[in-house]
Amino acid sequence: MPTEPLSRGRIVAAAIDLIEREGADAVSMRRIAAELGVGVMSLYNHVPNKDALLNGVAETVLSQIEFTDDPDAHWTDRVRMQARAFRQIAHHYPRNTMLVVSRQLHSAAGLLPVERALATLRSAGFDGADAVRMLRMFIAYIVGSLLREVGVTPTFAPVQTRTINAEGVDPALFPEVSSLSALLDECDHEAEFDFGLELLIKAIEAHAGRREGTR
Amino acid sequence: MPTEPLSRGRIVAAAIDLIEREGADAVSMRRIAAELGVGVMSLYNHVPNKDALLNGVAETVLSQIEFTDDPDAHWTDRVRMQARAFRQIAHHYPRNTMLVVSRQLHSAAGLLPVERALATLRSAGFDGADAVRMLRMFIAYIVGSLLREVGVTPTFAPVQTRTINAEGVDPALFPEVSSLSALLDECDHEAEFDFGLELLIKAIEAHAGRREGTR
DNA sequence: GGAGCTTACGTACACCGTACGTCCGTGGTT
DNA sequence: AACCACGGACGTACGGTGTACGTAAGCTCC
Repeated sequence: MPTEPLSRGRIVAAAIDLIEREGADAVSMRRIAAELGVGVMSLYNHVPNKDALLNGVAETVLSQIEFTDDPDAHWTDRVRMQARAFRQIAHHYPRNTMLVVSRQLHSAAGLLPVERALATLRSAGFDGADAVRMLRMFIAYIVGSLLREVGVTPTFAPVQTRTINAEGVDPALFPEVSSLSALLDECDHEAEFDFGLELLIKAIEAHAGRREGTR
Repeated sequence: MPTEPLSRGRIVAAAIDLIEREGADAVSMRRIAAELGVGVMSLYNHVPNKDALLNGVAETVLSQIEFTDDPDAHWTDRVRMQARAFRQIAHHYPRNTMLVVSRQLHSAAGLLPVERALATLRSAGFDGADAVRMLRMFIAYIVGSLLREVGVTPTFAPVQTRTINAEGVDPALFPEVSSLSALLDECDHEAEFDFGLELLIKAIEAHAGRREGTR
């Protein structure tokens, strides 16, 4: 049985899989080659270098976001849905997410989400400049949220160690931190994400209303 | 003249300097040692390993944020000031910023900003749970913004290449992206940051008002 | 003067990305 | 059928990396 021929797609897929299983640090050309049962240098017939491979990983992960857009829904609901869809990658590919957000892509892979988001915001009545600003704000918030969510999970195994140990901080120096340590230690990522998301949506709704009012 | 003895502080400072001059990729134990005119292994007398060194870099950069807090100012102004202070590191240490935001610190280095922020939010009348949520939202937004700001400047030299080339996208497939390409290509980071910041502040102001109203 | 400590340093090992040369199976041409 | 050109798989090799380990030089205290 002739093994399926090597291809960029198979290599990227193996990299994604490896990252998800053992973390980004485990990725090396030799490791990926071994994973595919192939010589190291064979990879270079399909991928110019490691950096390009990781870009491929980021693009592939990004392109797997499932956007289900309902054009009939209220624009606030559509924004909500799109933001949540983005966050899904943190669930499907927690270890890969760090790669996606910390690597700016100069390709067209991430263009479709941008297109959808802009269309939604335009349909809400924002002009081009405002739509772009809103989009950037949402992306910043989403990226920052994902970073916290996956950053706190560098590896899956160890039970979440307290980031701020209540015993370790001097209540005299840090009264707020120490009195709120219980709240700071626990974090329901989904709830936190939704809280900020709702606030943002409310904010741009108000922004829209203000513009309408002064028209 | 006996050269000043090696120390963790000198090593971290050299690393920060090197990162700022040549980027994070240039950092290696050998390079830092050479920079200090010292043997490679001498570093390990003061730093357990490279990872810890980079944590030290992140902590040091973070601790150099200059917070000027005016307790008499309105809480919205204080929030604004603190958020802007955070963003300053992107100006002072653009290359190091990526390190700071992509590395979650389990130390107490970043505790002082947190303490100040919580105190400010509490003084605005938020209860503990809300204050923590607000703080997390702000941090997510700030981190995401900084990531965009410094991510777009991986190196300083090359003139900003268009991320989305107007000629490269099919207007039929991506009508919004292509018609807004001029706006998408340029980005005044400070203006964008402030725009989102104001929106966020307005949002939590409204949130506070709502709670007051229903009290 | 020695004992014990901290610190600087050289060597060595396993691993990394990848440039380069070689080999082989396949398809098209004569 | 014989040939050849070519693309893909692969081995070897080089310069770089983090760091474990052993050694040696200075310091302080008995």
